[in-house]
Amino acid sequence: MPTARRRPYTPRMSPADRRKQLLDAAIEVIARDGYSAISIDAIAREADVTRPVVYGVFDDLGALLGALLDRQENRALEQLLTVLEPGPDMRDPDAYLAQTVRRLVEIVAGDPQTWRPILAAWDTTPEVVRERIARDRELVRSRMQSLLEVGLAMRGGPEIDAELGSHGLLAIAEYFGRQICEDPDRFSADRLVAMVEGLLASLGSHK
Amino acid sequence: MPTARRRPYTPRMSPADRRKQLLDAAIEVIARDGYSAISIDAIAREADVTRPVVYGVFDDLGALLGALLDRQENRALEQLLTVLEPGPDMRDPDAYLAQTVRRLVEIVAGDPQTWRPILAAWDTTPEVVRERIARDRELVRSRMQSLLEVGLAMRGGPEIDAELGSHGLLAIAEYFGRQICEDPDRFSADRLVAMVEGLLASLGSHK
DNA sequence: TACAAATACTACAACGCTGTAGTATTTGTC
DNA sequence: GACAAATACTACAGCGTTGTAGTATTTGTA
Repeated sequence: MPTARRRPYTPRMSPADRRKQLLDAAIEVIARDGYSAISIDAIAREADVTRPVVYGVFDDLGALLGALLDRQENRALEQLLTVLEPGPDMRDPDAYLAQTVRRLVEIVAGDPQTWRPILAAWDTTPEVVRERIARDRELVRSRMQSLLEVGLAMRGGPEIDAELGSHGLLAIAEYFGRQICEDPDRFSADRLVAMVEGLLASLGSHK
Repeated sequence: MPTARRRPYTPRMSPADRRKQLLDAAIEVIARDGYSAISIDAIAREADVTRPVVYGVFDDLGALLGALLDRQENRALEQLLTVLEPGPDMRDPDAYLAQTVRRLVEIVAGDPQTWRPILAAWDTTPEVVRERIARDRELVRSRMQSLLEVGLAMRGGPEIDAELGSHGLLAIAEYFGRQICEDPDRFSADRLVAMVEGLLASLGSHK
């Protein structure tokens, strides 16, 4: 007689620990199966817990993913803006750019689990998340635009549409960011930096 | 006494016509609500038909979307490869490039309904579709790589990593392609071409 | 006009997900 | 050790989707 045994109880946790565990589980699911696979159910399974446990900590999937962003993206954005800080290095725009590219590659390659969900294509992502990523992205882009304007002025290059340019640069950065997450060896920092230096060299002399 | 009236019969169609109608409906749904909204059910509703009608024509969603690609992407890819054809114009790489950019913008702006689904971010897209787009994409990229190699040789520029370069160029092209689908006025052909010409001018003299 | 074939519709079972009410177990405290 | 609080689990109803078997309607043809 199959007595339909109860599922063994998962070890209990304080709300704080449980919260952390669930966010980790969510990251794991996204990294492994993509955004389209994310669901309260999938997270609960990943954490080896039943759904009501998840609902005890987060109101719904949107809230959970919002919290996930609080944790991951704040740090990510900070890293990014630190690297894109206009500093004294700006006196030599070419060296600054090469340096920046190297740092960016290292940031992404060093923490793909954080970056993949941010950079990866997604259309399943809940509004909440999408909006925040878009907002941060625009922040980064406008920072890039400023840098571009300053850099171009210093270099004395031609009149370039800095807005369009920043869009283009960001598009490239995001693209290679995705590639780095997928295949870090193929798109190494050295290779990318070499490319940038080659381009800069052909752009003619400084100032 | 609510007699639960039967739904009025939709006008009948030959399999061929029905097929076309359903593919059009699918395009419409994707264009309006994105890939994540696509389903046999959504297509049936859009076409004002019941699901069994759809199943009468296509085995499942994968088959339907595969057929959609047969119709849309073959034409799209052809347009693209025609523009990326290395011709006599290649003798003046700069003019060729500017010309090509203009043509590309016009192609995309002229048929956003075809291009949006190809260029748009998606992670809901069924494997079948994703794989084919990836294959076509790689075809286009390698074509770009060849052009880049030829162009660089002609221009006598520096040694540039043509593979990496083609990745970068394609990333930019796809990005602006998406923007053009969303907001054609903001990213006009003139503006993009001007940008390219500015960049080329600063790249130094021909040969 | 009546019939058979072509074509569309209804209805149902199955799946996976959400969210919640009610119940069982564990654990900290006396 | 017993009890109350904290925490986890079960079970259910609801929704939207897939895919199919059976039934109704339409339509071309005789």
